[in-house]
Amino acid sequence: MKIEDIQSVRDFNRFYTNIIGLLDNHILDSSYSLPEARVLFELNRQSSCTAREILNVIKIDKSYLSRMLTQFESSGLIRKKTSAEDGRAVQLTLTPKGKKAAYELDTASILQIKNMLKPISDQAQQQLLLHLQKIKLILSNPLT
Amino acid sequence: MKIEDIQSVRDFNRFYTNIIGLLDNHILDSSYSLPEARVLFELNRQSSCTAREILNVIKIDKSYLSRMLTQFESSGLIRKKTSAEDGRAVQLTLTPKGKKAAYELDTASILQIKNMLKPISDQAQQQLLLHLQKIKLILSNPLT
DNA sequence: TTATTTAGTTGACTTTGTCAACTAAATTTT
DNA sequence: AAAATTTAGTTGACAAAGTCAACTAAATAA
Repeated sequence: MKIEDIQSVRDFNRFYTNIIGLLDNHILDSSYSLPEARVLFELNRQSSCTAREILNVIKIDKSYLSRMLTQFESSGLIRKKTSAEDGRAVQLTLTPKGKKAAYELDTASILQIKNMLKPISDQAQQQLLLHLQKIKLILSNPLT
Repeated sequence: MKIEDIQSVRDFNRFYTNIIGLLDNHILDSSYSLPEARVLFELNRQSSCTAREILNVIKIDKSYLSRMLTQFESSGLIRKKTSAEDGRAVQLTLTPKGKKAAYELDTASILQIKNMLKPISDQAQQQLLLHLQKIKLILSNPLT
Protein backbone atom coordinates (compact mmCIF):
# COMPACT_ATOMS: atom_id res chain seq x y z
CA MET A 1 0.00 0.00 0.00
CA LYS A 2 1.77 3.07 -1.28
CA ILE A 3 1.14 6.57 -0.07
CA GLU A 4 0.05 7.63 -3.56
CA ASP A 5 -2.64 4.98 -3.45
CA ILE A 6 -3.99 6.41 -0.24
CA GLN A 7 -3.89 9.85 -1.76
CA SER A 8 -5.83 8.74 -4.79
CA VAL A 9 -8.51 7.27 -2.57
CA ARG A 10 -8.70 10.57 -0.73
CA ASP A 11 -8.80 12.39 -3.99
CA PHE A 12 -11.67 10.25 -5.17
CA ASN A 13 -13.51 10.81 -1.92
CA ARG A 14 -13.24 14.57 -2.31
CA PHE A 15 -14.38 14.31 -5.87
CA TYR A 16 -17.34 12.09 -5.17
CA THR A 17 -18.39 13.98 -2.06
CA ASN A 18 -18.69 17.05 -4.22
CA ILE A 19 -20.84 15.28 -6.77
CA ILE A 20 -23.16 13.85 -4.17
CA GLY A 21 -23.29 17.24 -2.48
CA LEU A 22 -24.47 18.84 -5.70
CA LEU A 23 -27.13 16.22 -6.20
CA ASP A 24 -28.33 16.54 -2.64
CA ASN A 25 -28.49 20.29 -2.84
CA HIS A 26 -30.80 20.09 -5.77
CA ILE A 27 -33.13 17.74 -3.98
CA LEU A 28 -33.02 20.13 -1.09
CA ASP A 29 -34.84 22.59 -3.29
CA SER A 30 -37.91 20.64 -2.30
CA SER A 31 -39.75 21.41 0.90
CA TYR A 32 -37.82 18.78 2.85
CA SER A 33 -34.36 19.00 4.32
CA LEU A 34 -31.75 16.40 3.50
CA PRO A 35 -32.13 14.46 6.76
CA GLU A 36 -35.90 14.61 6.41
CA ALA A 37 -35.62 13.31 2.89
CA ARG A 38 -33.42 10.44 4.06
CA VAL A 39 -35.88 9.45 6.74
CA LEU A 40 -38.84 9.66 4.40
CA PHE A 41 -36.92 7.53 1.98
CA GLU A 42 -36.32 4.88 4.65
CA LEU A 43 -39.92 4.96 5.79
CA ASN A 44 -40.87 4.34 2.21
CA ARG A 45 -38.64 1.29 1.82
CA GLN A 46 -40.07 -0.54 4.77
CA SER A 47 -43.84 -0.60 4.71
CA SER A 48 -43.81 -0.19 8.46
CA CYS A 49 -40.91 0.26 10.83
CA THR A 50 -39.79 1.63 14.16
CA ALA A 51 -37.54 4.55 14.93
CA ARG A 52 -34.88 2.10 15.98
CA GLU A 53 -34.82 0.48 12.56
CA ILE A 54 -34.34 3.86 10.97
CA LEU A 55 -31.54 4.66 13.38
CA ASN A 56 -29.78 1.44 12.48
CA VAL A 57 -29.69 2.50 8.87
CA ILE A 58 -29.26 6.24 9.00
CA LYS A 59 -27.18 6.92 12.11
CA ILE A 60 -28.46 10.21 13.36
CA ASP A 61 -29.12 11.18 16.95
CA LYS A 62 -32.21 9.54 18.37
CA SER A 63 -33.51 12.76 19.88
CA TYR A 64 -33.15 14.44 16.53
CA LEU A 65 -35.07 11.65 14.87
CA SER A 66 -37.70 11.62 17.57
CA ARG A 67 -38.46 15.28 17.02
CA MET A 68 -38.47 14.82 13.29
CA LEU A 69 -41.00 12.02 13.55
CA THR A 70 -43.20 14.07 15.86
CA GLN A 71 -43.18 16.78 13.25
CA PHE A 72 -43.89 14.32 10.46
CA GLU A 73 -46.89 13.11 12.40
CA SER A 74 -48.27 16.56 13.06
CA SER A 75 -47.86 17.49 9.42
CA GLY A 76 -49.71 14.35 8.46
CA LEU A 77 -46.91 12.43 6.76
CA ILE A 78 -46.85 9.46 9.11
CA ARG A 79 -48.97 7.70 11.68
CA LYS A 80 -47.48 6.42 14.94
CA LYS A 81 -48.89 3.42 16.75
CA THR A 82 -47.54 1.62 19.78
CA SER A 83 -46.23 -1.75 18.68
CA ALA A 84 -48.30 -4.79 19.66
CA GLU A 85 -45.23 -6.94 20.36
CA ASP A 86 -43.12 -4.32 22.11
CA GLY A 87 -44.82 -1.71 24.22
CA ARG A 88 -41.84 0.63 24.07
CA ALA A 89 -41.57 0.69 20.32
CA VAL A 90 -43.69 2.72 17.96
CA GLN A 91 -44.73 1.48 14.54
CA LEU A 92 -44.40 4.15 11.92
CA THR A 93 -46.36 4.13 8.69
CA LEU A 94 -46.53 6.64 5.91
CA THR A 95 -49.93 8.15 5.26
CA PRO A 96 -51.00 8.64 1.65
CA LYS A 97 -49.71 12.19 1.97
CA GLY A 98 -46.41 10.83 3.27
CA LYS A 99 -46.22 8.35 0.43
CA LYS A 100 -46.80 11.12 -2.03
CA ALA A 101 -44.01 13.16 -0.47
CA ALA A 102 -41.66 10.18 -0.57
CA TYR A 103 -42.61 9.52 -4.15
CA GLU A 104 -41.88 13.07 -5.17
CA LEU A 105 -38.50 13.04 -3.47
CA ASP A 106 -37.74 9.79 -5.18
CA THR A 107 -38.67 11.22 -8.52
CA ALA A 108 -36.48 14.25 -7.93
CA SER A 109 -33.58 12.04 -6.97
CA ILE A 110 -34.00 9.86 -10.03
CA LEU A 111 -34.10 12.94 -12.20
CA GLN A 112 -30.86 14.17 -10.65
CA ILE A 113 -29.09 10.93 -11.44
CA LYS A 114 -30.50 10.99 -14.94
CA ASN A 115 -29.08 14.45 -15.50
CA MET A 116 -25.77 13.38 -14.14
CA LEU A 117 -25.63 10.46 -16.56
CA LYS A 118 -27.08 12.29 -19.54
CA PRO A 119 -23.83 13.70 -20.94
CA ILE A 120 -22.14 10.30 -20.73
CA SER A 121 -22.15 7.94 -23.70
CA ASP A 122 -24.15 4.71 -23.32
CA GLN A 123 -21.00 2.69 -23.39
CA ALA A 124 -19.31 4.78 -20.72
CA GLN A 125 -22.47 4.58 -18.64
CA GLN A 126 -22.29 0.81 -18.66
CA GLN A 127 -18.64 0.98 -17.68
CA LEU A 128 -19.51 3.35 -14.89
CA LEU A 129 -22.15 1.04 -13.48
CA LEU A 130 -19.73 -1.83 -13.56
CA HIS A 131 -17.10 0.12 -11.67
CA LEU A 132 -19.61 1.22 -9.04
CA GLN A 133 -20.73 -2.34 -8.49
CA LYS A 134 -17.21 -3.64 -8.23
CA ILE A 135 -16.29 -1.02 -5.69
CA LYS A 136 -19.24 -1.81 -3.54
CA LEU A 137 -18.40 -5.48 -3.75
CA ILE A 138 -14.78 -5.02 -2.79
CA LEU A 139 -15.59 -2.74 0.10
CA SER A 140 -18.37 -4.90 1.47
CA ASN A 141 -16.66 -8.28 1.07
CA PRO A 142 -13.05 -7.41 1.65
CA LEU A 143 -12.05 -11.06 1.99
CA THR A 144 -12.35 -11.98 -1.67
CA MET B 1 -30.66 4.06 -19.49
CA LYS B 2 -32.80 1.66 -17.51
CA ILE B 3 -34.46 2.45 -14.23
CA GLU B 4 -32.46 -0.30 -12.51
CA ASP B 5 -29.29 1.42 -13.60
CA ILE B 6 -30.40 4.63 -11.96
CA GLN B 7 -31.31 2.69 -8.85
CA SER B 8 -27.91 1.10 -8.68
CA VAL B 9 -26.25 4.48 -8.91
CA ARG B 10 -28.45 5.67 -6.06
CA ASP B 11 -27.66 2.55 -4.15
CA PHE B 12 -23.95 3.14 -4.59
CA ASN B 13 -24.32 6.75 -3.51
CA ARG B 14 -26.04 5.70 -0.30
CA PHE B 15 -23.38 3.11 0.30
CA TYR B 16 -20.46 5.39 -0.34
CA THR B 17 -21.95 8.32 1.55
CA ASN B 18 -22.08 6.07 4.58
CA ILE B 19 -18.48 5.07 4.22
CA ILE B 20 -17.28 8.62 3.84
CA GLY B 21 -19.48 9.65 6.74
CA LEU B 22 -17.82 7.08 8.96
CA LEU B 23 -14.36 8.24 7.94
CA ASP B 24 -15.24 11.87 8.49
CA ASN B 25 -16.71 11.18 11.88
CA HIS B 26 -13.50 9.66 13.04
CA ILE B 27 -11.49 12.62 11.91
CA LEU B 28 -13.99 14.78 13.71
CA ASP B 29 -12.69 13.27 16.93
CA SER B 30 -9.93 15.81 16.55
CA SER B 31 -10.35 19.35 17.82
CA TYR B 32 -11.56 20.61 14.45
CA SER B 33 -14.97 20.34 12.90
CA LEU B 34 -15.44 18.83 9.46
CA PRO B 35 -15.81 22.18 7.66
CA GLU B 36 -12.83 23.53 9.57
CA ALA B 37 -10.81 20.50 8.59
CA ARG B 38 -11.74 20.99 4.94
CA VAL B 39 -10.67 24.60 4.98
CA LEU B 40 -7.42 23.81 6.76
CA PHE B 41 -6.80 21.15 4.18
CA GLU B 42 -7.29 23.63 1.36
CA LEU B 43 -5.11 26.23 3.01
CA ASN B 44 -2.45 23.60 3.22
CA ARG B 45 -2.61 22.72 -0.47
CA GLN B 46 -2.03 26.25 -1.67
CA SER B 47 0.90 27.86 0.06
CA SER B 48 -1.05 31.11 0.10
CA CYS B 49 -4.55 31.83 -1.08
CA THR B 50 -7.57 34.07 -0.70
CA ALA B 51 -10.98 33.32 0.74
CA ARG B 52 -12.37 33.41 -2.76
CA GLU B 53 -10.10 30.61 -3.91
CA ILE B 54 -11.26 28.49 -1.03
CA LEU B 55 -14.87 29.24 -1.84
CA ASN B 56 -14.33 28.14 -5.43
CA VAL B 57 -13.22 24.76 -4.23
CA ILE B 58 -15.29 24.12 -1.14
CA LYS B 59 -18.62 25.82 -1.80
CA ILE B 60 -19.74 27.01 1.58
CA ASP B 61 -21.32 30.33 2.43
CA LYS B 62 -18.86 33.20 2.31
CA SER B 63 -20.02 34.62 5.61
CA TYR B 64 -19.52 31.26 7.22
CA LEU B 65 -16.02 31.07 5.82
CA SER B 66 -15.23 34.64 6.78
CA ARG B 67 -16.07 33.94 10.41
CA MET B 68 -14.13 30.72 10.35
CA LEU B 69 -11.05 32.50 9.06
CA THR B 70 -11.37 35.22 11.69
CA GLN B 71 -11.43 32.50 14.29
CA PHE B 72 -8.48 30.72 12.70
CA GLU B 73 -6.55 33.95 12.89
CA SER B 74 -7.35 34.63 16.51
CA SER B 75 -6.41 31.10 17.45
CA GLY B 76 -3.13 31.54 15.63
CA LEU B 77 -3.61 29.08 12.78
CA ILE B 78 -3.39 31.58 9.94
CA ARG B 79 -2.18 35.06 9.16
CA LYS B 80 -4.25 37.47 7.06
CA LYS B 81 -2.64 40.15 4.94
CA THR B 82 -4.27 42.48 2.46
CA SER B 83 -3.20 41.43 -1.01
CA ALA B 84 -0.70 43.65 -2.78
CA GLU B 85 -2.38 43.20 -6.18
CA ASP B 86 -5.98 43.44 -5.05
CA GLY B 87 -6.84 45.68 -2.13
CA ARG B 88 -10.12 43.86 -1.49
CA ALA B 89 -8.61 40.43 -1.22
CA VAL B 90 -6.84 38.98 1.77
CA GLN B 91 -3.91 36.64 1.45
CA LEU B 92 -4.15 33.76 3.88
CA THR B 93 -1.16 31.79 5.05
CA LEU B 94 -0.88 29.04 7.58
CA THR B 95 1.32 29.76 10.56
CA PRO B 96 3.61 26.97 11.80
CA LYS B 97 0.85 26.12 14.29
CA GLY B 98 -1.64 26.01 11.43
CA LYS B 99 0.65 23.80 9.41
CA LYS B 100 0.98 21.48 12.33
CA ALA B 101 -2.80 21.30 12.68
CA ALA B 102 -3.19 20.61 8.96
CA TYR B 103 -0.52 17.99 9.14
CA GLU B 104 -2.21 16.22 12.01
CA LEU B 105 -5.55 16.22 10.24
CA ASP B 106 -3.87 14.88 7.16
CA THR B 107 -2.25 12.12 9.14
CA ALA B 108 -5.56 11.20 10.74
CA SER B 109 -7.23 11.09 7.35
CA ILE B 110 -4.50 8.91 5.89
CA LEU B 111 -4.81 6.56 8.82
CA GLN B 112 -8.54 6.29 8.26
CA ILE B 113 -8.07 5.31 4.64
CA LYS B 114 -5.38 2.85 5.64
CA ASN B 115 -7.74 1.18 8.06
CA MET B 116 -10.43 1.06 5.46
CA LEU B 117 -8.09 -0.67 3.03
CA LYS B 118 -6.43 -2.93 5.55
CA PRO B 119 -8.88 -5.84 5.39
CA ILE B 120 -8.73 -5.89 1.60
CA SER B 121 -6.28 -8.13 -0.23
CA ASP B 122 -3.50 -6.39 -2.16
CA GLN B 123 -4.95 -7.55 -5.41
CA ALA B 124 -8.41 -6.27 -4.59
CA GLN B 125 -6.90 -3.00 -3.45
CA GLN B 126 -5.34 -2.51 -6.84
CA GLN B 127 -8.65 -3.30 -8.48
CA LEU B 128 -10.36 -0.83 -6.23
CA LEU B 129 -7.97 1.96 -7.15
CA LEU B 130 -8.49 1.25 -10.79
CA HIS B 131 -12.24 1.44 -10.47
CA LEU B 132 -12.06 4.70 -8.54
CA GLN B 133 -9.86 6.25 -11.19
CA LYS B 134 -12.09 5.11 -14.00
CA ILE B 135 -15.15 6.51 -12.33
CA LYS B 136 -13.54 9.86 -11.83
CA LEU B 137 -12.45 9.86 -15.43
CA ILE B 138 -15.87 9.02 -16.79
CA LEU B 139 -17.61 11.57 -14.64
CA SER B 140 -15.18 14.37 -15.35
CA ASN B 141 -14.78 13.78 -19.09
CA PRO B 142 -18.21 12.52 -20.07
CA LEU B 143 -17.50 12.92 -23.76
CA THR B 144 -15.13 10.03 -24.15
C1' DT C 1 -37.73 -9.63 42.11
C1' DT C 2 -34.30 -6.63 41.69
C1' DA C 3 -31.01 -4.90 38.22
C1' DT C 4 -29.99 -3.82 33.55
C1' DT C 5 -30.97 -2.87 28.99
C1' DT C 6 -33.68 -0.87 25.33
C1' DA C 7 -37.17 2.43 22.80
C1' DG C 8 -38.33 6.66 22.70
C1' DT C 9 -39.09 11.56 24.61
C1' DT C 10 -37.88 16.09 26.41
C1' DG C 11 -35.04 20.23 27.82
C1' DA C 12 -31.35 22.85 27.10
C1' DC C 13 -28.07 23.60 24.51
C1' DT C 14 -23.84 24.15 20.43
C1' DT C 15 -22.57 23.96 15.91
C1' DT C 16 -23.45 24.61 11.31
C1' DG C 17 -25.16 27.10 7.75
C1' DT C 18 -28.05 30.95 5.51
C1' DC C 19 -29.74 35.62 4.11
C1' DA C 20 -29.49 40.28 3.46
C1' DA C 21 -27.29 44.55 4.06
C1' DC C 22 -23.05 46.69 4.13
C1' DT C 23 -17.87 48.73 3.06
C1' DA C 24 -14.26 49.29 0.13
C1' DA C 25 -11.59 48.21 -3.79
C1' DA C 26 -11.60 46.99 -8.80
C1' DT C 27 -13.53 46.99 -13.25
C1' DT C 28 -16.66 48.35 -16.90
C1' DT C 29 -19.53 51.57 -19.24
C1' DT C 30 -20.48 55.83 -21.08
C1' DA D 1 -12.40 60.71 -16.23
C1' DA D 2 -16.93 60.13 -13.82
C1' DA D 3 -20.64 57.22 -12.89
C1' DA D 4 -22.34 52.53 -12.61
C1' DT D 5 -21.47 47.81 -11.75
C1' DT D 6 -19.05 44.01 -10.05
C1' DT D 7 -16.24 41.62 -6.72
C1' DA D 8 -13.90 40.40 -1.99
C1' DG D 9 -14.90 40.19 2.30
C1' DT D 10 -17.41 41.48 6.78
C1' DT D 11 -21.26 41.85 9.95
C1' DG D 12 -25.94 41.21 12.13
C1' DA D 13 -29.58 38.54 12.82
C1' DC D 14 -31.34 34.17 12.27
C1' DA D 15 -32.75 29.21 11.09
C1' DA D 16 -31.51 24.54 10.61
C1' DA D 17 -28.96 20.67 12.08
C1' DG D 18 -27.14 18.04 15.49
C1' DT D 19 -25.69 16.86 20.41
C1' DC D 20 -25.89 15.73 25.43
C1' DA D 21 -27.87 14.37 29.49
C1' DA D 22 -31.73 13.22 32.16
C1' DC D 23 -35.90 11.04 32.03
C1' DT D 24 -40.23 7.39 31.53
C1' DA D 25 -41.80 3.08 30.61
C1' DA D 26 -41.48 -1.41 28.76
C1' DA D 27 -38.59 -5.65 28.16
C1' DT D 28 -35.05 -8.72 29.44
C1' DA D 29 -31.40 -10.73 32.33
C1' DA D 30 -29.45 -11.99 36.85
